[in-house]
Amino acid sequence: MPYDHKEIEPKWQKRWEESHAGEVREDPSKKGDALYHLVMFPYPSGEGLHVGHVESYTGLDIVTRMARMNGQHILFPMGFDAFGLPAENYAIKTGVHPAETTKRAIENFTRQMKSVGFSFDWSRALSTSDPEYYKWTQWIFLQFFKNGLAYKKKAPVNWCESCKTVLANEQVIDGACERCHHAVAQKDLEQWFFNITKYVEQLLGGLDDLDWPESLKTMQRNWIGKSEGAEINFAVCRPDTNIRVFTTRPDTLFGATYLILAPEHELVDAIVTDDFRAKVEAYKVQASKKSALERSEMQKEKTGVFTGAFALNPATEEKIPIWIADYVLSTYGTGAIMAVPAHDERDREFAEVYHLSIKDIVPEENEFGTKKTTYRLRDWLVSRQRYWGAPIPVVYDPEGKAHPVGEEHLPLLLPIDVDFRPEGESPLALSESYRQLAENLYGEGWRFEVDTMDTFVDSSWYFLRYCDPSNATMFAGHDKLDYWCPVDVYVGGVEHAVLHLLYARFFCYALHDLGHLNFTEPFLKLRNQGMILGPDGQKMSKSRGNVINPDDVVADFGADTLRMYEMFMGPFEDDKPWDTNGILGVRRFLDKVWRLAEQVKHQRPDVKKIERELHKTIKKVSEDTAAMKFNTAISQMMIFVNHATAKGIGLGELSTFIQLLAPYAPHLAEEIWKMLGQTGSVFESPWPMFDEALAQDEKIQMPVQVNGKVRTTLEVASDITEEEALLLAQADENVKKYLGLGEVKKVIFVKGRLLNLVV
RNA sequence: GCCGGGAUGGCGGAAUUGGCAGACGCGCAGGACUCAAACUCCUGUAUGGGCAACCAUGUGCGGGUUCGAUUCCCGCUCCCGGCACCA
Repeated sequence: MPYDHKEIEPKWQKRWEESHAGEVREDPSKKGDALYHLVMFPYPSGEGLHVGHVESYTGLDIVTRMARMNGQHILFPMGFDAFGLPAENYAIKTGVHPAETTKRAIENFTRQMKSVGFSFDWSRALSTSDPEYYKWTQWIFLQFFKNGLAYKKKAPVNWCESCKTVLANEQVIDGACERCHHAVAQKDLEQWFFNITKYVEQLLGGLDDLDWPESLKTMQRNWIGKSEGAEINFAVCRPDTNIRVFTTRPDTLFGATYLILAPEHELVDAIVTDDFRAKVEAYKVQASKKSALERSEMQKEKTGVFTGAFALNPATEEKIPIWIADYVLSTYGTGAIMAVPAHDERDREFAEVYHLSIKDIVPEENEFGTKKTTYRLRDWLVSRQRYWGAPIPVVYDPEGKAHPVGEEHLPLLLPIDVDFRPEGESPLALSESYRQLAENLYGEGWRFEVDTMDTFVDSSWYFLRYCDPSNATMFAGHDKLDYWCPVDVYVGGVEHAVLHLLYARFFCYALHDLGHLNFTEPFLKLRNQGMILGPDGQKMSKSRGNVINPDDVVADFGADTLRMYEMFMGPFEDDKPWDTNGILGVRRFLDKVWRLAEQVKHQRPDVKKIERELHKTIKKVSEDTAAMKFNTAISQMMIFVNHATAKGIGLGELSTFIQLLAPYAPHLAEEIWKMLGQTGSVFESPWPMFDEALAQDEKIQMPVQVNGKVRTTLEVASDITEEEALLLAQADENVKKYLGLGEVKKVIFVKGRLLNLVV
């Protein structure tokens, strides 16, 4: 008989909720065992929970549940990354306020997550759009501002015309907006930045000791883009000035036959000669029109123009021409390069197009230039010209000078009287109440900053707030932070490699320096779940129509089946396609477990039938679960249940097995645990002890090879000696046949493994 | 171009880090139960040959080390991901 998940699952969910089972409190006597397990909190979209969320949360939920049964004291919270564009775009379309949309989405997500049976501490749930939360986002901004880590400057920034806002470098993918894929343009705007580059060396060096996937560390290293070389000064011949260039190959200076400046370089106007001014101006205009996307698409054809000016190569003392070209970027190095066409492919290509001289040289050390390290990483642009985010707590005096909003005025609430339609200026600029509030607090002519913060600011510290979510005087109390932090295990998608994960690290380094944290690295161990693809092997998307909705799966097969199937599909970190039949196999497995329980529930508890198999299973499930190798742990449980179905099982043995199953299929496990006459919750029982002696096989199958090929398999005692094995092997007919060829020259015996005879 | 990861049956995947390749699940084929269907259970299922025991071949391709290689070394091919006129 199949069990009725529709009856069992809601019953236990209700019971857990009423017993506050997931809640955890600081307890000095348990500090040594205190762990912090964290999953990346979701953006509460209207689409609801995705099977990818379920995968990530189930994985860590299983590890957490097992560790708790092992006596560990674990913080495992959940919350919502609730500010963001989709809710605002929805508001533009329908007029429903983002706060309302978000509230509904959070309720739906919460219902869905509870229906899957995650053991989160719901008493600590938070939402970044809650004023009690963003009060502290703003407070942190103020600390950064007061300590020079947040500043405003005019700079060329990424502008998405479709989203009507600026974007951080990290949010530009292949020259397009990461959200809407619209081409990103460059604009000169005055914007707020966080000085993440101040921590570039620490962010790079800190990676070494982290237990993170190597690929992800590499992505962060690439993004930081450290490059060591030299800066060399070139004297310009006519206007009396110098051009500094950055190069990683100062040893090729003798081969530098021209200089190139980025079109935006500040010295271009000063050095260009009258004869070339018109051409240079035209080129600059043309270059500024190109988006980053177009620039990279035009990689093949290099273009540039001569400025009419010359510089002196300090090594050769030759006059070399100065050009401008858009293959040199104003944002990297000094925005100027020395071109060595003999040693650099790009320079050679350019030289060939414009018939510039190419000078073959042997690289050699020289005394010119000074050592210099450059980085690709830029400061983090945090202002957004959008509504649904935390207001930047800055106020401008009538002269336009920026001042921090007084901490006593926090939270600086998002006004409600706004027009959502983004016109390139923040909707907050249109709020009459916001304008009045500034004047009431600061006087006539004072204005609040009208931009809001990038939502990645909100998510850069949420894991700190979980430690002390209702603290009204601080973002989290020192004692609470010391008790739980840093995060021991963090699970989430790889898409945040250079976004959230880099920003959150920066926050912790900065807050540490400001005296608010006793640690620097927030996430000691990190694992990425793979992507669950649609049954067609493609990424799930509405337009493809291949989306699997967790609600449907819970309704049809039950939450335990959903959890277990997602863990059984393949290695946790791998991408894997959904298989509609595969989930049936997992449900069949759980039904088999149910049938076993029905069979043995009236048995005496001390009957032992398959002790050896049970202890092998305890070992395998314990080790594999801890290592997040869920698929092989489940495979072993299936082997065990097949065995038990065939050979019979004792009630005590089944109870032990149910403990192993519990982290994976918590509802069914609770039900069977009770059915077998056990008292209390299965999660209050201690994790089964593994006994090596009981798992030991007496007899093993030992393959016998002749010249490395298996010729027979002997059933022998597991501790058989080489001599005994050799005698048995030589008596075997098939082995004799192959030994007949000659004398045994060599015997290889691997104890408990195999015997190989070489002739 | 640079960096990281990968390639194993019809499919998802497993293999104690050098020791019986294909565990477990799906699918498929045959059988039992049933008036019948569903559920469940049993048997088989890498490929070729053979009634069979067994034999040969086989982990992307080509070499190598070893008694023994999916695993280690050298040289390729293809796929996925990241970065990229980054000087």
